[in-house]
Amino acid sequence: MPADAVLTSSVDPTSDRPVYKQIADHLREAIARGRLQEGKQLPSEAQLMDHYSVARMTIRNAVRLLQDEGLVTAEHGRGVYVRSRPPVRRLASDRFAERHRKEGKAAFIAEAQQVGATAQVDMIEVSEERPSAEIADRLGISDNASVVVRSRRYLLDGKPVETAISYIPADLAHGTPIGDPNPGPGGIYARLEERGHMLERFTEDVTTRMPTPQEVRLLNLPSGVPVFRLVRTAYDMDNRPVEVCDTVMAGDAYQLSYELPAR
Amino acid sequence: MPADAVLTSSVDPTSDRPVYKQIADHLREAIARGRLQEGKQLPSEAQLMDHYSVARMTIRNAVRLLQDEGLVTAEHGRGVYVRSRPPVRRLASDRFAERHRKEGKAAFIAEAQQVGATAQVDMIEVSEERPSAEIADRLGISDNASVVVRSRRYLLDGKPVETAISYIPADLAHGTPIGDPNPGPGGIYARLEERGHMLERFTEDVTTRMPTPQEVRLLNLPSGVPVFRLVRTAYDMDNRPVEVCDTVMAGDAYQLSYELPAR
DNA sequence: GAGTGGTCTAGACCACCAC
DNA sequence: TGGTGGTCTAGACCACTCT
Repeated sequence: MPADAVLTSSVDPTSDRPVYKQIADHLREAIARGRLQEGKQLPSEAQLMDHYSVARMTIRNAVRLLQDEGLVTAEHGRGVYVRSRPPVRRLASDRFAERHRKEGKAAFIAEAQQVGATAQVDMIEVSEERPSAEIADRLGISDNASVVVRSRRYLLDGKPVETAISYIPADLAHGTPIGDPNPGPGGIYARLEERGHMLERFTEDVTTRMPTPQEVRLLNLPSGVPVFRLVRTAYDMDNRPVEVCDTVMAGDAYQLSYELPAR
Repeated sequence: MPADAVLTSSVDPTSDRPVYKQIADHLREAIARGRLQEGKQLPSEAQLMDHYSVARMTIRNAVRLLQDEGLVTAEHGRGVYVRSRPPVRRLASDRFAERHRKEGKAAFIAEAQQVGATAQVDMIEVSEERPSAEIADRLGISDNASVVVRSRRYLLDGKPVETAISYIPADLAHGTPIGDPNPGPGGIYARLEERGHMLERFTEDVTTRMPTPQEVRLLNLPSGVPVFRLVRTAYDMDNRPVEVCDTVMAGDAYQLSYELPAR
């Protein structure tokens, strides 16, 4: 795609605004107005250099801005493309209600199949460790106590979308399959309830930030995509925390929906 | 701060990993290990060029990576500094419960004062318009109908943290001060309830993404900070949507907390 | 004025992709 | 093989901050 086909304007050298930002503005507007549609290739760096009569670094700075905004992704050897919004998975606030409560893996697969997506879970690891100060605090236990740690990664249609690490106080897990890779039907919540810890409520604390390099790898994130960090704590009827689940979710893959009573 | 004071290692030119990423790794580790503490200045570009014996663009690419991750912010003419996490405002899921329900502005100021912060609201604008397709859909009205649009910006300790735009169907607002800049004590929710639309529940849909350039200006966001978009819909006892509030929040200023029943 | 980061140029070589 | 983006160099001038 030649640059002139989508970009009519040229830069204003007398403007205070840096040239690369002006070029980014042009490209951003072309995307917003639909002259550059989702999935379409941007003019190549060479074409843009030619069109604007600037050096390559100026073009690269402009394109970098759009990458940081999450508007485009560069593919080495192929070109730069307008990002197409991936389908968003909507998480309803009643997803842990009793009537359809399942352990994470089962719930994930069931929900995915409902919308016709294929779901996988991989990188499952189970261990027993000392909790971090934050996890110990949320579980209301000493950080000298021991917790069962269950970590895994979720994929939708082959694309990784979420990592999750569950922490369960070891004294609640011992004598149950909670410490096994496969905790049995209904997952760890079923095992906890069998043990007498009927679940009463969950809290979810949601923050957002840019991913760490490790998270970029695990979730295969393009640049310009933030993550949700969602920490869920499960409480039993005695108001005792029985599980903390620390999840990191690809920010472009989820919409979190909650319902709040007004009275 | 000379580079040698915080960076012991040098780059491995035989590695496949690009030099600038290796340098970013060093700096990231120095931050993680506390050798570079919050608020501290990084070695200058000149010092880093000297330490690693590379060109300036290589250093700038490394520092840019850390900026994109939200770890550091560059200040023109001063230096590059390790970002200090601003205090986080925790939004509880019961903040719209009847017992302490107030309109946005009043609620914001009251909550801020509770934690000893000063709160301001500015850029208040009120108008009457046709709704976008999304807003009309959420309000369950025709996009030919008219809505009162109330927009404003919230600041904590002088720092802008949130923009909000409320949409109220015009037929609910007419004959009330909802269309005035100051809707009176208790805010628009009080006016809606006086009119017989007792509030029953709210839904909140939360997504995250990188800010637009406009949002960067309005919220004075450093690079590497995503935003929450939170769309709240208020329903009356007849399950009719009576308000949609579209807010964009600085991602580093908020933790959203929700409570979910398990049964 | 000295030191900082911000913008921009003009090249070079490389790695990846598609034809 | 030619075109794409990725990395890197070696300079230049500018704008901003602090003293």
